[in-house]
Amino acid sequence: MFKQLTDKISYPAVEKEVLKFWKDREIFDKSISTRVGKPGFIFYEGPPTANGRPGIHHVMSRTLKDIICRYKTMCGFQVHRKAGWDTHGLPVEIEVEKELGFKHKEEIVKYGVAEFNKKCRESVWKYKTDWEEMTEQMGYWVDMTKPYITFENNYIESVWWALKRFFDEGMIYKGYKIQPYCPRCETPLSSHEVSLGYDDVKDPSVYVMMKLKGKPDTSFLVWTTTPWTLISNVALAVHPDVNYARVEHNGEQFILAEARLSVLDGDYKVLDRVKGKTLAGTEYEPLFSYLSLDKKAHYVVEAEFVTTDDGTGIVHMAPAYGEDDYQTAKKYNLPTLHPVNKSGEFGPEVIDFAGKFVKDADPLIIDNLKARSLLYKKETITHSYPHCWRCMTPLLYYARNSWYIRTTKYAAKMVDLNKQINWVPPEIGEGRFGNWLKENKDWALSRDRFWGTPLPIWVCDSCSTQTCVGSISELRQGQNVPEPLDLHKPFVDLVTFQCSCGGVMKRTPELIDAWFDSGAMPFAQWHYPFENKELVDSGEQYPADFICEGIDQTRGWFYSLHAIGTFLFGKPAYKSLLVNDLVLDKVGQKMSKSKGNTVNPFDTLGKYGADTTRWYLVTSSPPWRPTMFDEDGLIEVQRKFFGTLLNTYAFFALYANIDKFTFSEPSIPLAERLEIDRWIISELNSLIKRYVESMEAYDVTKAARGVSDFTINQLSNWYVRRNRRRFWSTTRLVEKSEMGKDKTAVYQTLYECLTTVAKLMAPFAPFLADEIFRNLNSVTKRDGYESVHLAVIPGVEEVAIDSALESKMERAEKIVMLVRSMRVKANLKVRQPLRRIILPIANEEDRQAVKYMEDVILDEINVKAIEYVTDESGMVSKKGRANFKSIGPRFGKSVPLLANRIKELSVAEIEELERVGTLNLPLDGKTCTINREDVEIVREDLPGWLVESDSGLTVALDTELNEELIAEGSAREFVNRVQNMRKDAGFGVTDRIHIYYKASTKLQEILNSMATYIKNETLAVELSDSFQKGEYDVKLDINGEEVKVGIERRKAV
RNA sequence: GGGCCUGUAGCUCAGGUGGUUAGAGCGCACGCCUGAUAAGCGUGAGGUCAGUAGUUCGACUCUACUCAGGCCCA
Repeated sequence: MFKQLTDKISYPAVEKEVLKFWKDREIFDKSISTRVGKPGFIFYEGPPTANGRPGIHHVMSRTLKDIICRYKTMCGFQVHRKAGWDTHGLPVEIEVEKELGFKHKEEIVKYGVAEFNKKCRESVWKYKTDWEEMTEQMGYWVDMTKPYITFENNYIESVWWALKRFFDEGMIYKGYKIQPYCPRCETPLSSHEVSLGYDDVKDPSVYVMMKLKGKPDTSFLVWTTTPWTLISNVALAVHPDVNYARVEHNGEQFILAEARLSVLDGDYKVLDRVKGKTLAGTEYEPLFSYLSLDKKAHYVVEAEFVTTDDGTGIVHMAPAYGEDDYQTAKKYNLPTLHPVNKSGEFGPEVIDFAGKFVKDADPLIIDNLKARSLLYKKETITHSYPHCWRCMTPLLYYARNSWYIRTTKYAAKMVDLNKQINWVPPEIGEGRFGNWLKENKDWALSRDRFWGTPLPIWVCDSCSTQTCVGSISELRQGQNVPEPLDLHKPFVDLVTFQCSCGGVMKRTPELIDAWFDSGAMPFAQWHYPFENKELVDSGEQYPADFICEGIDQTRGWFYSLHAIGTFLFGKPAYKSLLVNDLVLDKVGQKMSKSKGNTVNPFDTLGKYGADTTRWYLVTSSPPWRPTMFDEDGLIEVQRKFFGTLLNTYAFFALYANIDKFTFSEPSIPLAERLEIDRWIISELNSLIKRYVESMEAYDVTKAARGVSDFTINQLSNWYVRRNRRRFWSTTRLVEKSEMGKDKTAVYQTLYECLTTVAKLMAPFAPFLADEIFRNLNSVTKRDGYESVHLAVIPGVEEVAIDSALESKMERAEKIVMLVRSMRVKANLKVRQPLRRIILPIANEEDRQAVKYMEDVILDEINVKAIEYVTDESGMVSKKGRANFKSIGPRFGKSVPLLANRIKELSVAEIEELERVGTLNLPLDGKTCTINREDVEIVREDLPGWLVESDSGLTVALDTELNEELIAEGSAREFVNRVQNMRKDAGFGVTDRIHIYYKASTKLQEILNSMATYIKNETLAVELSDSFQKGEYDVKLDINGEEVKVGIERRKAV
């Protein structure tokens, strides 16, 4: 028996059962172990941080990963999926700081680094359970029993190995550079971290006056959005080739770029113009003099980066706080003034603002300038500004010492190798990632924090020699190695080495960027090269065939994998990359806790089930476009696709059980099945073909939409509906007969469609797919797999694809549609049979194509016959329509004229064209010859008939009724009512009945004449024209006549 | 300011290589069906394909610019 399933099932409940089945039978393990020896498909799991709650966007990317991995498994690949956890870095530290109520970094030192890190190590797992539950519940198959964990000694050791490779080749250096810096966390950030925290802020936009030395009535007009940097100003930069104007304005003189004169408020008079280069060297009076200078400063320098897009074309230089400034200062040997401490506060030497956080000092500085009449004007601008991605403090750009990886040295290779990567979609790889690689900057590697992979570099305190430790065994050669070994701070810091110079080597205190940790996972997850060396070296686990994460990882994980992989292995770390964009709320707004529009994945999974959620996320828009998350969409998915599929399955199961169909007989050859069977099998194979194409291109959306379309439209709405009768027929007419061949064929056909759909949907909706597959397969045992996830995606049977048949069916459906449209207009319901439709089809081939589908058409629209009229009948009026594709290239500019002429062709002219094949038309003084293919001949008028046409197809409907047709209509009406009664009375579908009725003489005559038909349709053993109440009775209205009907069950004969 | 993406019916989305009647689902209106049924189906009304200019015989499709939105970066 096939298990009955309907769309009234609770999806989450079914999923729970399936989950239990997977667990009990270890299906996930088997999906890997049954592929031993098969080619591998390498997948890398990007490690999430378990100290944040999982959100709906995680369901999104995990769904995509799962879809591809399951799909590849079902293509026969062995797909290992090792889970991972990203456990280091600021997110963890901040969480612990919050817990401990710390505001400053010193508090951590006071508290004790060992104790702090211990807390970090625990805090890492704060939401581990949530993650595991979410992962399991959503059906994401990933091996969480043996995950890689970035804080484990083995993992760190592999990272150290990698760092040493960089170090040994001179790729790691300590430099003094401008870096984005978080004054709260007191640590520099890498550029990819900076990219995570852009936010719109209001900043002052001030124009200040810098008076020329010795000319107090003349000022350079300078613009800045960071007044606090003015304290450290040492120079002004102008573009050498830009024109600068000296103007008279408000009784004073100003110098600024000519192109920026619009910033002046009110009238001004240009006194003269000079090129920027002639201004170079001009000295000016500093705005502030808190800081002492060790080099010459406060004069105009030339710089190419100056633009006249905004500001005044004169840029103020504070070398400690900007990359351009810093480079310029180097070139001109300018002093660097850096009076700001680690917390972003001014030092005591800046007397008036000492102890102030620089951003808070901005208004005070502005007031100060204003009081001294050095402020020209002050505005406020809104612009996006980087913030610390974890604590949201605005970042400052600081000059400071830190460690770098010299990625610029092999950036060209990264750009090159990037071209080998299949980015989905490609534009992110070329544009966003490609452009970023081209402008690659050295990777700011070090962090001045506590919880992370320590930078394994030891420096001699007397001769400054550096050495890099690349393994635990190397570390053990040092002194004071702590036991048990913990490679974290503060323990590693105790280890020292003897320098050859006799000095003591101590570890440099910094940690490394946690992105390096995750970027090292391709090999660190295997503790390479200390273990599993061959796994990576042989290519068995490197590079990845596929990775998939959110677009925010472009400069995060995607980059760190690529940068590390390119250097260490000279190959890209991944071959294909599927990017997913954000999940927004239903009105398209970004989800955020503050807006309260976040979606809790557990709510969604619990309410609608994982399959619905997954299917919805994947089909509503392509992953690489933002997805608007709307609950209504989930309901629709459930109702439309899953509901229809389950109904189709339920329909199959109901009748298959009645008929004891178990697919035990041999499969009937396609050639021996009806054309409608061949048609659906053809469509099915076309579906598989498109599906595989889409999946191979990682276009999961197209693949899933295709499965849904097929199921709803082709399979349920057409094939099942058109063939329902074949499922009932023998059941009711031939009691104990064997199933006829035709009936077997229809079961087999539907069965094939259902199992195939189950397989195709399995990667997307793994629960329901398995439920349906196993329900089907447990009876038939046709597939030797205990779960759909161990099965294989069926290959395309090219021979089964008959595109001519597909288009014939399409045409038939179109004709049906036209007739339905006319029936509505003429107010003739489908139950009323009609005599005929008329098709004006001149072409014999086209006519044959329709004839082939005649049965389907006639039955569907309840019409007795199709008549074909030819042109000779005189009923058809023909018109010409230009075929632009054909006349376009040949007639060029004359096309519109010619097209008009073709529209006006007379019937005689068209017939000549058809007969001769060409036609000469005088046009614009010349004669042009047109061919048969230049004109599309349409027959869309049948004068005197009810006609409807669409895309060249025309149908006329004969709406005239006669006695016979009316009688049949009434009989059908009667049957319909009796069927309703059976249902209302609660009779079973196979119960035999006795019908008693009382009607007018006229209707009685009709019913008598149609008795056989009525009895067949209603499973009536008898039809008596004398009324009895029976088990159930009712008064009916049949086409305006009153009838009393009673029905009663009879034992089956 | 730069890069990339998006703009098609009230809403969500489809629309190889340019060809003249731009599609679907939802919603809406009307109707049908009732042996898949607290389901299902049909018909219909909705679009100057963001705007402007250009290339072309012909542009939703190509080019440029503008506007709006998103993401990323300065």
